[in-house]
Amino acid sequence: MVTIKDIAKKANVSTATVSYVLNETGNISEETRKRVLKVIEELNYRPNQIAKSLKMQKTKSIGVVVEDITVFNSPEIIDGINEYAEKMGFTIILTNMRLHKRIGHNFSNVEQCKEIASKLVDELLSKKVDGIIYIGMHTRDVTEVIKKINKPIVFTYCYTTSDDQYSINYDDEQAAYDATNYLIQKGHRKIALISGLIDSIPAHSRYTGYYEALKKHQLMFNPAYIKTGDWEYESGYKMTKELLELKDRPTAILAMNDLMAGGAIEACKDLGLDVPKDISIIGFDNRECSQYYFPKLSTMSLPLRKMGQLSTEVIVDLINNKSPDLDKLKKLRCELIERDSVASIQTTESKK
Amino acid sequence: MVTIKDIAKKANVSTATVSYVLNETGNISEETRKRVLKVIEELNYRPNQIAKSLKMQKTKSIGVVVEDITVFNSPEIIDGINEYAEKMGFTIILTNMRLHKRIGHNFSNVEQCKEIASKLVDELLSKKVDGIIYIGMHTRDVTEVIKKINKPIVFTYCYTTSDDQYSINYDDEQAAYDATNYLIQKGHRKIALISGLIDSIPAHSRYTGYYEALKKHQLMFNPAYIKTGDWEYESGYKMTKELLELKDRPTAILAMNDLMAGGAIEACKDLGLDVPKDISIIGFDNRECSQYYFPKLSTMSLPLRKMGQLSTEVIVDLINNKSPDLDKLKKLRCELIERDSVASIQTTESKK
DNA sequence: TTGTATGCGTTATCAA
DNA sequence: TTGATAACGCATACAA
Repeated sequence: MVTIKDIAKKANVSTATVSYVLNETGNISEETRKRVLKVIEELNYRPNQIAKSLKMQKTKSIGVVVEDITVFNSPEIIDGINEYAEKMGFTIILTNMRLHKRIGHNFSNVEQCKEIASKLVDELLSKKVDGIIYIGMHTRDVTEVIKKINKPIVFTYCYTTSDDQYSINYDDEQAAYDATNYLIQKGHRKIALISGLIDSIPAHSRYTGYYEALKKHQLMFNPAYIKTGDWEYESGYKMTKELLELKDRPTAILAMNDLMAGGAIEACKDLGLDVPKDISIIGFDNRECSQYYFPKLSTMSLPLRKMGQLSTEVIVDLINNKSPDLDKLKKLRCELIERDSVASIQTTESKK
Repeated sequence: MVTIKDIAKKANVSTATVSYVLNETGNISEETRKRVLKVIEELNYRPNQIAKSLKMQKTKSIGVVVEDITVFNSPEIIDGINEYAEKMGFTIILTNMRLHKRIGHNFSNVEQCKEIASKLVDELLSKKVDGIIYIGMHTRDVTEVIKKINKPIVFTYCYTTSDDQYSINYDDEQAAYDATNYLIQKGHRKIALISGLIDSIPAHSRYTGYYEALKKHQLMFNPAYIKTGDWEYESGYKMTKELLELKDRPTAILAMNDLMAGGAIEACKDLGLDVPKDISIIGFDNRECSQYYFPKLSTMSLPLRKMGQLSTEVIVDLINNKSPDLDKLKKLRCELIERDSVASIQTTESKK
């Protein structure tokens, strides 16, 4: 390996001088600067970041612990992290808890999560990362999962209850409100909701958003229009079948995720209904599959990349000992993706 | 930070001794060992891997450069890498070229790819990773993209033409053969093929597999049954429409990816055909969306996780200076996922 | 403007 | 069985 010493010797200067020109610290005459640079070029020298890290007591690296990289939201968040980290000259050390394979959706097993997380975090700390970003696979409180460390840490797609810890998330309630509102603008008055499991935070927030939109427009809240699924395709199918058995059928369905929305579409088709002419359906998450449904699903898209970017901005701020702008910490807004599964109610009405 | 020195002082031993008990090298009396361990526990000491790396001249870290982490195949490969790397005590430094966002599918722009890759690889080398795994976003020859380095490197989901470099890939031809064969076993004799862009390696291999299966069973090769799409959903739709206009319609379609298969299903439905009763469709890739089509798509699943694992096994072998088993380097086999889009031809025949 | 020397936290050689 | 110490590659205080 060619080191600073080799450069020094060949350029007839001291290692200090080489270091000075490398980092542009110190006053070096243009002449020797040129000479050193030339040797560096000739020997194709690359600084050893390990040695530098040891000396400087910082690694310019960020540990990313992701609960499961194969879950749909993770790659896009990581992509956002990479984008900003690269810009700032930070490197990513990725550790993957592989929670989905290890414990499925059984988050109640906090102890096991904690054990896995703890081991990975310790490793990261041993590698002297400057900070850690923790990416949940599911929006929820992870306070119990990850112990306090004395390095900057930010959470995304999850949060903690400690008020000295930062987390970056999007606004589920607002998104559900927007989706419902969109349906209302399209003339719908009878809007059903297919919820995810009620013990989940997003399900709760999305429910609230739906409810608030109804209230805002003084629409009747019909409990018969609320169905609870389990986030899976099949449950969307089943719940929609039930919805369509009602004597007073809804004209639109808001499904709390794209999978259940897919099931809803299928159920409608099964019953000979045309989506969106006879019934409108809107989903949530903008998962890849949503654009391949027929009709293409209108849905709320999650600001995943942005979450990754912001998490990184915040962690870099923290690493540099400045407190992050407050507006970086605000819940991010979801974006409505208009595709083909929602129509104005007029279409239906005028046909009658 | 608590260091080995602090331990030494508090335990009344030298730093050497501490190091000995830490690494279980040297002969240390049980008594002092206990004492040192106790102090380590008390002070909650964690070795500084940076210092260790500098001293040992190895970091126990693997650089992973992925062309695009948001492309469907990447996360699963990375998951496989993580799995094996964790087992072996290696850490992953992830760098993401974000090629899709930067240059789209324009791989002809080799220069730009090369520039990005070169920069990232240099960074990894500066961080003194022990080896590098390169994950392509598309099976192709990347010899030109990534310059030679004097550290172990293995390629997956792509390859190079240098015979001193290793790559881990799956067998496209075999997979297409298996898929076609499956259709034949189901009694189909008129099997159409919707190909991806013909300039791509996988398209070529899959074509060969299809052709070989036909030949093996002495089935007639009908050029009218071959259509070329562009991997996208729409093209599958369009090509299937063309196929269905033929006077002698195929009874089964093999699409070279799940997206085009989705388009194929939609086209069939549009024309009032029932899948699979009237026509069978099989896809390729086992992308997430394939299980949400209606009917659920039968498809060939790519051994992505296995590719990640094997790449890591090979890189670790290389790092340890042993040449990897040859059977680790064999092309991996894809697995047939039987779902609901393929039926026996008898069904159709008997109904007539 | 440049050089000498020290130390970052380890491991391991050699001596005791 | 243990300890003193050099070295890994670099940055920098201080001296020249």
